[in-house]
Amino acid sequence: MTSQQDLLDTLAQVARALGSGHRLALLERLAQAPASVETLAGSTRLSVGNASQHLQQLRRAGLVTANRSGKQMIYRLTDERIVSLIGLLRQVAETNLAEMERLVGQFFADGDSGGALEAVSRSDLLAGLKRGDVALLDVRPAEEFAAGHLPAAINIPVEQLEQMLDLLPEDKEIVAYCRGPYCALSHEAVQRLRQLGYRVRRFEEGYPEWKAAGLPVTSA
Amino acid sequence: MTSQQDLLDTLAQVARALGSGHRLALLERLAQAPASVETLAGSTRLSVGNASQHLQQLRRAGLVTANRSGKQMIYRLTDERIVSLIGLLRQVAETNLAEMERLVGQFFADGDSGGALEAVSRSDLLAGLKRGDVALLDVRPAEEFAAGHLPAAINIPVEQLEQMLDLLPEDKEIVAYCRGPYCALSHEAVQRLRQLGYRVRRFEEGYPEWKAAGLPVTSA
DNA sequence: GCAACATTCTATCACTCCATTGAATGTGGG
DNA sequence: CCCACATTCAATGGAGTGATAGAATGTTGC
Repeated sequence: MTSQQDLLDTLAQVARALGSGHRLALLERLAQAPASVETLAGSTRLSVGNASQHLQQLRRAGLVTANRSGKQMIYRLTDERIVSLIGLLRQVAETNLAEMERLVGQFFADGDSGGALEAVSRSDLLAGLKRGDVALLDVRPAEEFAAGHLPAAINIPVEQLEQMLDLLPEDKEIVAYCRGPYCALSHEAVQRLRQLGYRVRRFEEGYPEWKAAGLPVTSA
Repeated sequence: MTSQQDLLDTLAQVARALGSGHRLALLERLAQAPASVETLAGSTRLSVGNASQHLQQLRRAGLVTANRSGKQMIYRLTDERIVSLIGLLRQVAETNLAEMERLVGQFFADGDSGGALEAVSRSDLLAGLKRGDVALLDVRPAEEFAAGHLPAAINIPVEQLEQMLDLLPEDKEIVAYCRGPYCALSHEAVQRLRQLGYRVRRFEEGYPEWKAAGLPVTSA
């Protein structure tokens, strides 16, 4: 005799696992590529012990799995749909929560001098790629790029941006992307490239959303 | 200078609002129809004071809104997508959490004598309706039915099932639905109707999911 | 303005969650 | 077999959450 309440309580456990900014950051990082505890702790500025504890909460909620590889534990998302789930959560929050709207506004205005940083939507990007007049720039670290990226993207991690400018075409508009809508890497890249005179905009999503939508990705 | 962490923390607040079985029950009830605090408390077996507090957490998270109507406060969902969000959460949980699978199994086996209670999928239902060989039965309370229901559905609340049998056609298969996948009403109806000899199955979703999918609904 | 009603607020207690620390476990290399 | 390393476990204190009861607020009808 299972009551409906048991099911909802269990569902609520999963929701609670998403109820921490640190865990959402871990999930966002895991959406790029599987990683060890130490790597994840580094990406999220958590102590190793703390990261481990959060990862185990995510594991108990069925959101990540872990398997050993030598001395390291490699964590990965259990399910592609977790990216969609967080995306939907984001949409609902942005639409209905004033505080969220405010923060998003700040995030996009951050260091911006005008309204020109308008992001490129998925459909715009697909159209531009089809026409062949945009170049895709992936500004994530090389390791994440290697684990998977958009077709035909060029990888220049932000730290090495100025040193690798010759990889960028000059006759096309550049579209930069990174980990997701709240990832600052592509913002930074866009700003620095604009100062150097490049015609460049930001893709409003990131690699995980692209992949979760079932669009083609390339690895290695 | 908004950090990404502020955005994720705010997002986490919304997720935390979903992190309680009672609040999920309130949301499920609100997905049927807007309702007063007292009504909601009754539907979820919470005290009025407690329900009010949970509703305000949902309000702070931007998931519900309230406006006064005379002496009562009428709460409603802010966004249709909240139903999809919970649906996706449910899918992820059912796929990846062993405990969830166990509970769902119990829920469906509950009082069942065989495997014959296989639920009808959305596409099967649409096909059956198009062919005209299924009759739709809505077993929710009349008030929720009035606020919105599937086209051509007949409303017989479970409490009045035996008294209103003459509304049911005898030459068609009956498909019963209620509030959602975890709502027990249609289960109960199917079991009782089967014992009476009817050919009847359960729709695997409910009214809110149908509506959230953008399919046509009728009200009043 | 007062009585009846619906809802919210306040205070309290028990409980859970979070970050930190240091100890314990498991693994590969010598 | 022991050491170095990566990770997990266990214990602590502090902050937040949930349910309850009772007071306070706001609304309608007289």
